[in-house]
Amino acid sequence: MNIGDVAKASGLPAKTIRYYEEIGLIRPQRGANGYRAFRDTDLHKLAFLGRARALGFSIADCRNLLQLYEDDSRTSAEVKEIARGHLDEIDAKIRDLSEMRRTLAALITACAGDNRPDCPILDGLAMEQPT
Amino acid sequence: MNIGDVAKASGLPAKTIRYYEEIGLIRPQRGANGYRAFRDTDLHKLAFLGRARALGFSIADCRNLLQLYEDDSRTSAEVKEIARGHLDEIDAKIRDLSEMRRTLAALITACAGDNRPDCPILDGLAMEQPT
DNA sequence: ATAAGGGTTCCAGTGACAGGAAGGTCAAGG
DNA sequence: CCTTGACCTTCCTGTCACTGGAACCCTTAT
Repeated sequence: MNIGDVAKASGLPAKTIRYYEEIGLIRPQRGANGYRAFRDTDLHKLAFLGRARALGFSIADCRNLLQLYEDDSRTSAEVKEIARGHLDEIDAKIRDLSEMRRTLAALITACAGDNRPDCPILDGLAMEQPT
Repeated sequence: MNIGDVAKASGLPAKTIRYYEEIGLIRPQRGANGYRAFRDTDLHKLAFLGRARALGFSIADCRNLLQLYEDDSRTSAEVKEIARGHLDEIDAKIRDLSEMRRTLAALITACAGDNRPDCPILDGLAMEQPT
């Protein structure tokens, strides 16, 4: 399979697949013409990577997960630890964003949004709230 | 005020303040020794920027907000539009993260996390779920 | 022979800084 | 007067995970 086929099959852009090779996540063979020659295992790995990335795992996490995936002597505890660490990060991000959302929504609600210059949003950013 | 004082007062790292000058968000004067000489207005702007960034506004948004902040002929509608656009982005991020969280949490729950190699997390990433 | 549609490499840019090197400046203490 | 240490300066590189584009090669069909 050429890179275009693998891109279609995996849903990843060809650019991304080349990048994954560059950083050593996959090692496709090469044909006589210099083209990458992907085997099924490469395709599986790319699909795996695509799903892991879609769940927000970092490339470093993906590398570890892929290694565990290929290691028959892994323990599920190792995998679960990575996943839980990532879940914690996701939760932290959701918390941060929710707090931002709360503050921002309050400012937006307070703002008339008309053609006058008075704006509680700018006041809030400038900390010029009237007592 | 020197950059260190302003950094303490605004809560922004000196590196960030230099960066904000570099991209034209602030224009502090310079003393005879080459040091940046910050006035109160610079400090206010930096505090404004710090709060806008803490709400997740992009630098581009911050630039626009700062411009509106200094423009007496602004309308609150302009400000509100920027803020609502950003709120939409935050909501989209929260939705994405929540969906990731949902999927990931399900996988984690299904994983024993013991010393055996069987792992629903890896299976899920590899799409090898038993029917 | 040529044109379209693959593929290849390499370089630059993204956003918003952070780290660090090399060197100038300032105030206090010996 | 000199040194020490804490500042300040600029400049360069690195981050993360790609994306865009240039310049060029290969394959297949007409």
